[in-house]
Amino acid sequence: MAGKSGRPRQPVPTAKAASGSEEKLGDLPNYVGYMLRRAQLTVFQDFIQSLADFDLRPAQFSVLSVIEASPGLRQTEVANLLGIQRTNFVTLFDSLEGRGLAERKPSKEDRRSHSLYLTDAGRAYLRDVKASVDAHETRIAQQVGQDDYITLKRILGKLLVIC
Amino acid sequence: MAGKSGRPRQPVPTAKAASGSEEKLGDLPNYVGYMLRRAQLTVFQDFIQSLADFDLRPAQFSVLSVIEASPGLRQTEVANLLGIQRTNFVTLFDSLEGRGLAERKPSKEDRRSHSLYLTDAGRAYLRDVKASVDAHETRIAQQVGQDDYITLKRILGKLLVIC
DNA sequence: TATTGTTATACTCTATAACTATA
DNA sequence: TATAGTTATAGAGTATAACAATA
Repeated sequence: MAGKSGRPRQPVPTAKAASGSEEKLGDLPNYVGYMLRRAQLTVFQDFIQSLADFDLRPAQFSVLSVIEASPGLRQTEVANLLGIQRTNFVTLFDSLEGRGLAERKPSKEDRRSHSLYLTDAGRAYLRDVKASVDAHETRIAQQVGQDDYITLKRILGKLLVIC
Repeated sequence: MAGKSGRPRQPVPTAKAASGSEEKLGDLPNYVGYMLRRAQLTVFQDFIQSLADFDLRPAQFSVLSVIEASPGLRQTEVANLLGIQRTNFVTLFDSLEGRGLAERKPSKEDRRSHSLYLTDAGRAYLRDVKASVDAHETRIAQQVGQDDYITLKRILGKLLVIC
């Protein structure tokens, strides 16, 4: 598993990119963390390009998706679901509310908290966005192949349980 | 692939975390980008905790690993290999050089460029670091199982080819 | 002219402390 | 006393422009 001893290893040419630069990286590509980071950056880059017309960042998309699926959740609840600190969530949601895509409504039960909803405009906007996101997703599925696409998501799900 | 219509779905309990929060996320967990991001954050968190005694960030570790495997590379070459802009690489490497772990040496062939090397202290330091990193890596392999650990790295390698 | 390393700078993301209004 | 939302702020990470030295 990524090598044990301190002696110099001959980097085994794994089934990886043939960009011609792997030999210089040493055993870095054998670490899951490194590969996860590089893969995530690549996928996010494609995601952002796919949504260039919409000017929507991945985090913003995730917020819209959650409050579409679960309207009425409190602000901190949405933040926690997405692993965003509630303090940083404020300006993030401000940007969506400022664009008229989502809105805060006072909660009836607890007057401290805000319930979050999509606006009608936000719902229509998200419908268009999702068409592009699904195209992006299809591109990735084709990149790795349908079987590995399913397998990848299954294994990634196992990794979240750590935290 | 990730749901098509706008109607509320009953999120199928996939083979994922049973944190009791999945139903509220909608179809977000069906997007590879979202899962990659969450998994990467989880793994990096464990990585950083594993290296708390060493005070070494993932990016710093990757730099040390590369110049251990390929001593003498020029600064911009290392930056490019890791997907770091050469302008941001300067301070990153300054921190390692300031700690006496690595050093710049003038290149004989091109007097504009610096060749990068580990110091003796850096080599010893990296040996200790790698023991902790390998323990971290083993923890992840056990988390997902040995077969899926291999499979995961294979599929992630396919994703890098996009860029 | 082009490239290497560098500085300055700005913008995003993330993390912590403290405040307010409610509970 | 504790919690939800908020503000202020500081630190990373990342991006672009411009410069000196060298090719």
